[in-house]
Amino acid sequence: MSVADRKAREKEALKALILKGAKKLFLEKGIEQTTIRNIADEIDYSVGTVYVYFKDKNAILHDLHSIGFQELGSNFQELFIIEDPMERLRKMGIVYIKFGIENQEMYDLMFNVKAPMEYLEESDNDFWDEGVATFDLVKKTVEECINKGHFEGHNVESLSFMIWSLVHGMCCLEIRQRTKGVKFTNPDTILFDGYNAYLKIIDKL
Amino acid sequence: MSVADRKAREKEALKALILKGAKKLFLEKGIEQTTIRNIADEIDYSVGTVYVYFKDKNAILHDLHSIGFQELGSNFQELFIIEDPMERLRKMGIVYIKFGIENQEMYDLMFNVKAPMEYLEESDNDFWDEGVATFDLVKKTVEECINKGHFEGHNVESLSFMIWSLVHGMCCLEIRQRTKGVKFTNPDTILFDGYNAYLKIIDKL
DNA sequence: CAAAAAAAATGAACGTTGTTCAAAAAAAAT
DNA sequence: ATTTTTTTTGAACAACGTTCATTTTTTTTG
Repeated sequence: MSVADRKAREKEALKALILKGAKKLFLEKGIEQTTIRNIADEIDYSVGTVYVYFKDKNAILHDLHSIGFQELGSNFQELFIIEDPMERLRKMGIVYIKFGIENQEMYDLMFNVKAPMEYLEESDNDFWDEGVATFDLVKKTVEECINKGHFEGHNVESLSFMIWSLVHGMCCLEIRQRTKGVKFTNPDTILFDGYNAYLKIIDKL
Repeated sequence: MSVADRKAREKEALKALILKGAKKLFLEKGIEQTTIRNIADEIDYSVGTVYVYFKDKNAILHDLHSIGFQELGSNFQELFIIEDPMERLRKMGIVYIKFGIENQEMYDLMFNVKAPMEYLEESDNDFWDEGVATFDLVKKTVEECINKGHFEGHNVESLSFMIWSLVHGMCCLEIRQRTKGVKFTNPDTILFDGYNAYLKIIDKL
């Protein structure tokens, strides 16, 4: 266990500490209201230190967006104890929407905020690995449904994308406040009413 | 035609000029990259003047978001020459997605940016009139479909919200760059492939 | 038409923001 | 104990949204 090893570990630990502080503040007061100075204060380091461990704010946002995908991914993984792919697909949407609504700031960061994607472009990374991995779990489930005789005449990728868009659209409208003030008969349940309409449809396919 | 009348007209004209300049810059360089100073420069007025005509940046963004809804709304209105509600509903989604993709900055402002909704809250306006009016056109069409015997067992509002979420989700994923780097078989057509999957489904309902 | 009053336009100044970097402090190697 | 390397620091910079005392322009008044 050399000194270099310990230094490397300490470096990782401080990076994690910064991310932890950033996430705490994001959940407390929102991404846009959280400044680098806030984060530095939160963990009792100076602004300069934050910039030693992260190239810029985009880098912090990107790493935090990855953490969000780990959380959503593990929620999805749990669903694979369900053998029936149709049942799994039904639950998957619920888990997705639940995650989105209960972790609005993280969801926003993962799917709406531009920073993580800008970071990807800057680091000439052609693929959005987090998105690919998560979408693969949806595609895998849809494929199993098709193999069992459901969704006749449908293509795995197109259908998966359609489903993703559907639940994502619901989360977005809710999170970005576009369901507020639209005079729904029952504003509190419109998300699940909408999702149930979708369930009713795919069950007959 | 009193002086007061002319002043009122001039006031409106300058407001419109500011909005026009703001929209131009938004389309050119994006909402986030456009500053009040940019807008003032664009129309050859000082920063201070902008603040005489608009309370703050949110107010400008809100008014511009309303203009966006006028544009989308008139696109929707044109569809009502189509008598068959199913055919109209099919086209409606295409018009919506087309509008979103061809007017990404405006779409973002209308459905994703927080500012217009914050402005609404500040001015204790309980309803999002622009959203309500546009959603009404979808609901009206879905209702006609149901009256013609389609979508049996479905509720107008839930189904309309589901459809809105679906096309909105597609636009969001595209605009916020979440379709880039997801290794689609055909990245260029995934939006319409997804929409066609949806068409295939509702046609059978 | 000139003087007074009202309205409109201005831009310097304020507090914050993300970011940089020479200097200081701490740790490791000699 | 001294030198070298690594880590941390916070003042300084440019740019942001926003404010408001001052100036300029327009309208009203006598």
